Amino acid sequence: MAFLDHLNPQQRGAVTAQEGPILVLAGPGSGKTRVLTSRVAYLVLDQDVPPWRVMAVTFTNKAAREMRERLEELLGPSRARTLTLGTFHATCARILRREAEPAGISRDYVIFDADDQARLVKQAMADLNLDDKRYPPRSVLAAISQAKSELIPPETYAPQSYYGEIVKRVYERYQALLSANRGLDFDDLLMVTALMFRQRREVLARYQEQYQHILVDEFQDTNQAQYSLLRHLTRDHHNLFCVADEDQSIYRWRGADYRNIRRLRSDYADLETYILERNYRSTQTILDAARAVIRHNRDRVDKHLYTDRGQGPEIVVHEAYDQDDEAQFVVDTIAQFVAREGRSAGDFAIMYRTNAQSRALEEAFVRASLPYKLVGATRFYSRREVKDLLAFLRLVHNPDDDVSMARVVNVPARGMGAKTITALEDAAREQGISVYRVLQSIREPGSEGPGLWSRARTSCLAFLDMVEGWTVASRELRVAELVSRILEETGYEDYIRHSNDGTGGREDLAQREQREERWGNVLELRNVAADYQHHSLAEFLTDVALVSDVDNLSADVDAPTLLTLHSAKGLEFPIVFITGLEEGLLPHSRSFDEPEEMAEERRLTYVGLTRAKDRLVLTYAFRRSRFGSSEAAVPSRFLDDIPDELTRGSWGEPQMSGRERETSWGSAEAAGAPAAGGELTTQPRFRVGQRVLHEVFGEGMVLESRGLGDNEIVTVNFEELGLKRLMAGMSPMAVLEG
DNA sequence: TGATCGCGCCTTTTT
DNA sequence: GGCGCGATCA
Repeated sequence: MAFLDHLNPQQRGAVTAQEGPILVLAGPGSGKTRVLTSRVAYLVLDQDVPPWRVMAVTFTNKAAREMRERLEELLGPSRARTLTLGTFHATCARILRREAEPAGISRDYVIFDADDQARLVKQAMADLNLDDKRYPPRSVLAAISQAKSELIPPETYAPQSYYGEIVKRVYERYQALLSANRGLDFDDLLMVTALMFRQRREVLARYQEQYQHILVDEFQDTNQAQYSLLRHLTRDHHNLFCVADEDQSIYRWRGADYRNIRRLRSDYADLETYILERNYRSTQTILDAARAVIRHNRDRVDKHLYTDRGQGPEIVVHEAYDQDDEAQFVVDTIAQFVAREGRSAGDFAIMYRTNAQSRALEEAFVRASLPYKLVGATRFYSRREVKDLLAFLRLVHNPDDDVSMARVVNVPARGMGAKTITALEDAAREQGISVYRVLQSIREPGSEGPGLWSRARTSCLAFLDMVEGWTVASRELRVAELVSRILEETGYEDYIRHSNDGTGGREDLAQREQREERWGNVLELRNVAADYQHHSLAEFLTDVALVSDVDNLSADVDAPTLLTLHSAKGLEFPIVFITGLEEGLLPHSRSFDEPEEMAEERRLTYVGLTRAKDRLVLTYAFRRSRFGSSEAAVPSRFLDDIPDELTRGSWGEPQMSGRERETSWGSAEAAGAPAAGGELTTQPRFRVGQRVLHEVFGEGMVLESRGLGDNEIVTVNFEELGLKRLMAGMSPMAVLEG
């Protein structure tokens, strides 16, 4: 068992533990994933457990993929392939595809994402004549989602208040709509599976029999439905292996319940617990800072994380003037690390609390003409053009999907206006059938349809013919070919790239770029589809609905990664920036009056801090604009928790605070003080008044230059694009004259 | 019918 | 500062 040699005694103890329920409480960077992977290998190689009898549940698809790759090395590809390995959602989706009948759902179900859910809740509320001003659909949906994650179907939902009554009514209607659309939302995947196990013993028995060992990563973030699934499946053999860190529980808002750890202790009397405190990732400084932040939380086991990586450099804490200055600081600092320490650009991660914060950072990277990787924010699968295309595919797969129908019936515009669509939907509701079936009924001779103008009727029939054509074709074509055909027949390319033709006005550059980007997304989706040569449309749609943005994080591109603290979970980077450490942002203002939510903000910060291997840079702004207007910010309370001896101010000495800078704004910059002491003695490359040519931005004039060498920052007024600040050393820009 | 403009709301976090 | 929704016009 060569792989055991690479484990420390604590890890090995957990990996080779006897059968029965096992809980591994492990701190960050303690090799959790490795322990989990090794356990699987141990079961298969040493205990002769057939791999198809093992189910391993990870938190993201990315984690699953990496684990499978590692296991392919350890077990060989053919054996690794037979493992059941994936997220809870993906695993349930697969089970439900097989067990549609006992689960009481359609085999052709489609997964409804957050966007579809929102539409459906709105529709349910409209059907019930409920005022969406008084009852925000978002919060009603949150209540429904909460109920589902607690395995409470609408029938048994017991309202505790008037608002609860409303929720119950919407929940019932919403669920009826889902079912009519043959749709399952994310929560349904878990709830329906768990309820099926509860009600259909013979089905459960088959799965209990098949899965003799179940392993779960990030157990602290499981919800009740997921716990119930585990409980059902391991009821007889108790071979449950959970890896958890209660300090990293950051999904309470979506129903995760870290008390599941305690539940485990009471439900499995024979539970054995292993604790991993040795950290392989971070320097002692980083661990000390992280502990200083997390120790304020009550009700936790205080782990003493230790490392032999040494003390490491101090944590840099930097106050910026505003979010743009903060972003510029981040970019400049990365450039310095790259220049001075020979770091590669992919070593950096920049984290923030809310997706909205990525904008200023992206702009700073673009200004400096530096590449970056972005997780989330403009999530690929929620782009309009991508959703449109998926809606066409969903319609082919499941014509009764009225949500997709409504989305694309008139995209690109084909003469079916709001009036026609409403008429179709009304007819569908009256007859209790889907819009697609109404369209079919129109075609029958003698049927004039629901009072449609003949022109609209022609459009409807043309659309129906088109979709039916695809449906027939889909039996022969691969998914990517089907996509091509859909694009062709709908004229989608023209719609995305040139639909503005008639207006004649000159498009600005940004609009052009956006169009091309949109078209690029369409092509990208077709590329993804091309990987599904040997898979069905159903599998494609399921996978696509369940991928997260982190899953697609590419290791090939050598560029800094921008991501939320939530999506940073499970990842590590040599150098981590956490930005926006301000009261109201981190901790977020929504957590101020709820101690448990404040504790979660603290854990979130802890997760961020412990992603760093070598260095941490923490930044906050003196002013930050929220909703457009700029307001003074207060440094985060979490910064106060980090002992001073672990930190230092930023590069330049003396450090100028935002307050000082506000009074001297402009004058200090014009002096062009080098950002750091002991700089190389180069001349500035650019002088005020020079005309320059930039490869991307075109011609312009230098308005300002400060800093030297790699730190030289120039402000250029470009003829086409206006003012830009650039890192001179890293910009493809040449002097024309002056 | 469809495109355009303006208003109001908003922001946690994601499988 | 942006996005969706509703009112308004070609």
